[in-house]
Amino acid sequence: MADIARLAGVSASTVSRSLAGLPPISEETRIRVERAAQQAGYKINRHARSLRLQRSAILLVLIPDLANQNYSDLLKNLDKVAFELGYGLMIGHTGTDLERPDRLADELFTGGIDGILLTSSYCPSRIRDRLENGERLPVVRTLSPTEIHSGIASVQIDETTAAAEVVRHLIANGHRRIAHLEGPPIELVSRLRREGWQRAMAEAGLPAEPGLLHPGGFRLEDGREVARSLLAAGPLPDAIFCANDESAYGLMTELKSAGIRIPQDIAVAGFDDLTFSEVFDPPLTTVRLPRREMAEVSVLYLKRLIEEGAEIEQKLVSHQLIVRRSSGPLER
Amino acid sequence: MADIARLAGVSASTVSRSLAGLPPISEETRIRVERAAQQAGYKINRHARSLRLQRSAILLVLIPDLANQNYSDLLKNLDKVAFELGYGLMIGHTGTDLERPDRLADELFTGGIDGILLTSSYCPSRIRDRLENGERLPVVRTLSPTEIHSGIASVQIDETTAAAEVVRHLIANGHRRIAHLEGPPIELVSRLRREGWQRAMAEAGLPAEPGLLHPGGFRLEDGREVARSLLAAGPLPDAIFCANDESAYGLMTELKSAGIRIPQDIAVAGFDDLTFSEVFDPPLTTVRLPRREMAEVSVLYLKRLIEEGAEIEQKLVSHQLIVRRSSGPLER
DNA sequence: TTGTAAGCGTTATCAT
DNA sequence: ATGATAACGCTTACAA
Repeated sequence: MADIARLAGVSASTVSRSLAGLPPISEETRIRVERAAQQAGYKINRHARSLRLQRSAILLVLIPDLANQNYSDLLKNLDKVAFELGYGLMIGHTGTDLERPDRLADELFTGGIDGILLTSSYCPSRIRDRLENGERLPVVRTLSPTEIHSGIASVQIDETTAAAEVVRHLIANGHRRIAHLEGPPIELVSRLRREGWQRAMAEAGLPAEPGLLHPGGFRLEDGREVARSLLAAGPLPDAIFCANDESAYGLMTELKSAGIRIPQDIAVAGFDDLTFSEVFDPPLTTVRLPRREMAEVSVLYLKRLIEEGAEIEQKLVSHQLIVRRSSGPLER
Repeated sequence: MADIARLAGVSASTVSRSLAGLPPISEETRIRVERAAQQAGYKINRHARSLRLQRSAILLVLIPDLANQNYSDLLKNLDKVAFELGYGLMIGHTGTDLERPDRLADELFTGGIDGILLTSSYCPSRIRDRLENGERLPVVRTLSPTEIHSGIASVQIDETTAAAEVVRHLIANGHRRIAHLEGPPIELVSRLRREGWQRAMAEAGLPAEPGLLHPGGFRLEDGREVARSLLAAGPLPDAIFCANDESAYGLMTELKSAGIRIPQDIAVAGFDDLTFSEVFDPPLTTVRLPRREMAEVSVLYLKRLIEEGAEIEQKLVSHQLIVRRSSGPLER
């Protein structure tokens, strides 16, 4: 910048103002500076700027599993929106390691990042402690739900209602004994979806017996395991509502290889609407999350939290039931 | 830091050295400083540090499509390795926009990032220009291949050989008229895989007629389209080698819904070995990329490029043919 | 072993 | 409209 100043025959502060397009500058100097910068191939130094301004224009996204399309697709949208709003995105892939999110979240206090987007239920302890102390931090959770009144800002769907809709749809197709493959116990979302299943069953006067509830998880293998125990346990239920699409894939694959027909012998539904649910055989009935909208709303909201110190809110966006062949009526 | 210095009753430079663990420091002061930092909840300022050191410890990854599992899975591995080596990862989702990678890559010249990982064939023009000028830049390409002797560092598999192996496997299963669903023309990898197909066909004395070559792409829809044109065109080929798994999914789905059996009526093979290829119906024969290894090697290499100014090399890693049911013999 | 001081590249305040 | 100057928080010669 000093170079540009010399080249244009002005002072460094003039160059700064000029390049920032701030008012008190003559057209003539502006052009001279512009040209000098161009010619010298001038590139502003991010760190000097961030140090001075005390902001980095970088957001951190904490993602538990990038290989899961539910997250990667959200990330794609988050990145797009963030870029449009002038922020860069850092990813922090947390995996199952409970130490990493904490270390990553610390970047909030080093000035390395301006805000955090949480996509799983886990909240880094340093963040949680401060939030519980009533501090207002630039942190927004999306995709994964938050307990209402938990003090953390969020953008989410109504998981319980969505799950209940899936089960109501199965009931409408004539299914009575409807099982549930539950998500991992560590995720709040697992409980909410289970409650949706219970609610819809209760409404219809159907028993949500313990025998219909299968501990599972979100991965292919979890679905496979439940399928095997289903096959070993005697007569199949009429239908099974899986905690997510991926576990449904695993379940269906294992059932099919045992000669079970879907949905003629057992109906299946999932949750997430991954790209492949449409080309699965049979195409999978599921719930579509408004990932694009969730990304838009949450980044915009985080921006407002950072720049204007907005109030903490929990925003609801709407999901959509996608009916496909896997949930059709029985023919056995 | 000044606060800590006051608290511990030493100077700022002593605090800095102490926290960095540099030699000339007395045990006693080290402990006093440590305690003061702890107590004050001291967090170093990233930007001040980066400004002073002229390095950010951040790498940028340019990804064309995060929703494509081939990339998201690589990203997961890259992130893990980078973290272990003390680097953070910024993602730049470039999509089809040709302007974004250029703007993102500029961060290399603002000090915002220390190096770039390229995952598609596209090389930001600013980077390419400098590389062609003989400049040595901390840039490594992986996953997507690079022309040999192109002056850019890379970690890749031998695409042509891998493709040829797939086709040889199909030939070994008795297939003769083997079609190829080609990738998008803009990606170098499309040409290399096609050449592999041509090579294996030529070796076996089989004609790689133009009628067997189908322009396609990497998405589900591309596979669907080729399936429709295949169905419209008369007798099916014996087998088809698809440019990647995703297009193979689309193709198989469309064929199956027309009543075609795989592999009894037509065999199919893909490339990438996505998670779902194993649970697809039928399970898909494909090529597994050593994504974990590619991630390890490329980040380590980039680190050496940054820290030691290593020489530019093009490293080869080995792929693996995964044989599943989709490529079995015909029964028609 | 520790302290002093300069400097990394910006931007904002205050004079001019 | 422009320039001088200080400050952002850290690291590192060099001096003590």
